Amino acid sequence: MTTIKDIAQAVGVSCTTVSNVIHGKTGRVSAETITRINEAIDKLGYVPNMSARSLVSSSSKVIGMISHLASNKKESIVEDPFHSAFIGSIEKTLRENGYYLMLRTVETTSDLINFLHNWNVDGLFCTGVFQDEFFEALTSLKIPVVLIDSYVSHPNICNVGLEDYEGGYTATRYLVDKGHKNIAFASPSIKEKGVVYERFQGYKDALKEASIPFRQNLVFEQELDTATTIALGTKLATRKDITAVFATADILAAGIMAGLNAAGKRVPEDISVMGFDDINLCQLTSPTITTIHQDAPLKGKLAVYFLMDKLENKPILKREVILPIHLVERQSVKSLYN
Amino acid sequence: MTTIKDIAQAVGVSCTTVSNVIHGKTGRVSAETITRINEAIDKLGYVPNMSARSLVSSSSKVIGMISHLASNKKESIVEDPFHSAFIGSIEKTLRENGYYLMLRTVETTSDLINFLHNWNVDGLFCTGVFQDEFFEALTSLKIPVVLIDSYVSHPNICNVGLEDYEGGYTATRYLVDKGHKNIAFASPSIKEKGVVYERFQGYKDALKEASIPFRQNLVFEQELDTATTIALGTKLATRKDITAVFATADILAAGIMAGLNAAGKRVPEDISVMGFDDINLCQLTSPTITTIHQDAPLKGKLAVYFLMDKLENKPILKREVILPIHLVERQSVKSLYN
DNA sequence: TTGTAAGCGTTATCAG
DNA sequence: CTGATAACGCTTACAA
Repeated sequence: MTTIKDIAQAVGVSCTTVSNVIHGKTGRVSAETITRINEAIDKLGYVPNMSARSLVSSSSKVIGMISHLASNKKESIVEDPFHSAFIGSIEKTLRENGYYLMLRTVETTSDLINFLHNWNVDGLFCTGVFQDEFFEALTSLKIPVVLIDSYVSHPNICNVGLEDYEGGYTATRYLVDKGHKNIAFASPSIKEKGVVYERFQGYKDALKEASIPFRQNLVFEQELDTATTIALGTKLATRKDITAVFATADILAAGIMAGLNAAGKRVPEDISVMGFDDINLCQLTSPTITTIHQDAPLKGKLAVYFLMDKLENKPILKREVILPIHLVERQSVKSLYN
Repeated sequence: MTTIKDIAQAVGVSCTTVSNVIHGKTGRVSAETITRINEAIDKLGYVPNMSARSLVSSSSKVIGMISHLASNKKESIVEDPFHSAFIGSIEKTLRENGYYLMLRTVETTSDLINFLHNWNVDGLFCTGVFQDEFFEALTSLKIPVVLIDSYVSHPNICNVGLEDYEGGYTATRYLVDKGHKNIAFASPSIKEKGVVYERFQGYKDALKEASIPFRQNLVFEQELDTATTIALGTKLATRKDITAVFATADILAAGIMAGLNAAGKRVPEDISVMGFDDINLCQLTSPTITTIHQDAPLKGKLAVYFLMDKLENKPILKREVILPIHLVERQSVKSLYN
C-alpha cells in the first residue's frame, strides 16, 4: 500500500505538500513540485485510504441507501428492499461524484443511528417513509437526507416524488371516460401519508367529479406477492358488479389479470384492468397493460443531484421535486360505449 | 460521538481495558470492571468508529458487491431483475454477521484495485465473470472472492453456481419428449465460459441424444430489452419450421410470447415456449410459462456463507457449490402427441 | 513555497 | 488484572 508518506519520500517533500497537491490546494506549491508529485503518484500507484480520511476529516464519502423494514416482514422479490429500478442509477451518479454507496437495512431507529456513526455516513437515501417515529429520527439528523416516494415533509429533508395523486386521478378518470362506473381499487395497505394513499385520493376525487358514489366494498387491500394477487383476481371474477379495476402497481394488475383469466374471465372483454408504474411486464402480458408511466431511473438521478447539492452546501432552491406521470394506453381497458 | 476514551474516563479505567471488554478479551478483566464498562457503554451510547478500526486493524468489515461493466455498456448494477433478487438476501446475511455491503460498478481492473484499497475491502462478490483480464486480476487478490454464476475457476476463488448445463438439457429434453424436433434456442450472447454457454451445451446434447441434428439457424442471440425480445417473437412467427423455443431467461420467453401473439400466433397451440429462472412473471402471463426453476435467494445466502468461511479462515471443504434446478410445468408447452 | 506536529478513534505490544 | 504508548494514514493549523 503506497501512502502519502511514500510519495513524499520519493519526491523529497513533506506529507503536507503531497496532501495539498492531491486536493488541488495548489496555490502555494511550485509548478515543478506539482508535476513531480503527480508523477510519483502515478508511478507508485497511490490510492487514498478513505478510512484515514474519514477519521480525520469528518467526511467519509459514504452514502447510505437504507431501507426501513417494519419488524418481521418476509423478504420477497416483490418487496425488493432496494427498489432495484433506480438503485443502479443512484450508484452510477454517486460514483461519478466521488461517493460510495452502502446498502443497509435497518429495523429500528437505533439501528439507523448506529450505522450512521459506524461509518460517519455523509448522506442518506430512504424510500417509502411514513409519518412515524422513524421519520422523526430522520428529521433530527445533521446529515442531508433525501426521501424517495414519501409524503412526509420537513425543512431538513428533501423529497423526490411522483404525481401520485394525479396518477390515481388520471387512471380513474380514464376508466370513467370509457364508461365504467363500478371501478374497484386494488392496492397494498393504504397507509396515511404514503404513495398509495395519494393515488387513492385521486381515485376518489375522480369518482366524485363524475358523480359516482365511492363504495368501500370496492376497495381491496392486500400484499403484493404473486399468490395473493392471483387470488384477488379469482375473487374479483365472482363480483358481477365490477367492470374495471385500478391496481396501484403493475405487478398487482398482472396478478389480477392472471386470476381473472384462471377463473374464466377475459380482460378486457369481461373486465378492464389498469396498472401503475409502466414496468416491462406491461408489454409482455396478453393483453398488454394500460398503465400510468413513471420514470424510475430519473427518480434516482434526481435524488442524487439533491443530495449532492446539499452535501456541497449549494443553495437549495426547492426541497421537493415531483416527477410527472402520463397514461400509456394499451389493451387491458375496454370502452363500454360501443 | 462517544468514544472509547469517554467510556474509559467514565468508568475510570484505561482505553485498553475498554477495548478488551468490547472484544470479549475478557480473560484478564475482573467481573466487576466488565459490568461497569458495559453499563457505561449502554448509558453513553457508544458506537464503534469503523474507520478507526479499519485503519488500525487491516480488517474493515466492508464487503464489495461489484459489477464489471464492459466499457460502453449501458446496463447498471442491477439491470437484471434477477440479480436484485439475491442482493437483498446477501445484505441480510452479511449484516447478521457484522459486515457492511458496498455496491460498486467498475469498468477497468484498476477501478477495482483502487476501490479495494480505498476501503480496505475484506471480501468481494462478483457475478457473471468471464475468462479475461478482469478475472486474472481477481485471482491475484489476497482477499476472499466469491463468484456467482461464473464458469471460471481458480484455487483462490469460490464459486456459487447453478446446474446450467442440466437446466439446458432438461428443458430441451422436455420439449423433445413432447414430440418437438425443430427447437429454437434463444438467448443473450453466448460467451465462452458463461452460464448461457452451459445451457447451450445442454441444449445441444439433448438434441444429439434424440438424434436431432443441431442447426445453427435455429439459434437466436440478442439483447434482453423488451423491444428486442418482442421483435424476436414476431420474427419467429414467420418461421414455419419451428415448433418450440427454449429461451434462457423468462424475461426473454415472455417477450417472445408477446411478439408471437402480436403476430397472430398462439402459444402453445402454434408454438411452444420454455423459459429459465422461474421468476414471478411466469405465473402472470397467459399462458403461464413452463420453465426451469432456480432459487435466487438461496444463491445469495450460500455465497455469503462461502465468504464468511473464508474470512474466518475456516477450512474450505469445497470451493464450489452448484444449486440444483428443476422443471416447473405450466401452460406454454404443448405436446405434439395427441 | 514548504515543513512540523498534533490529533482523529482504535488496537496491539509490552510493561507493570 | 490493568495501563501507557506507539502506530495506522491522513489533514490541518501553525511555523519557518
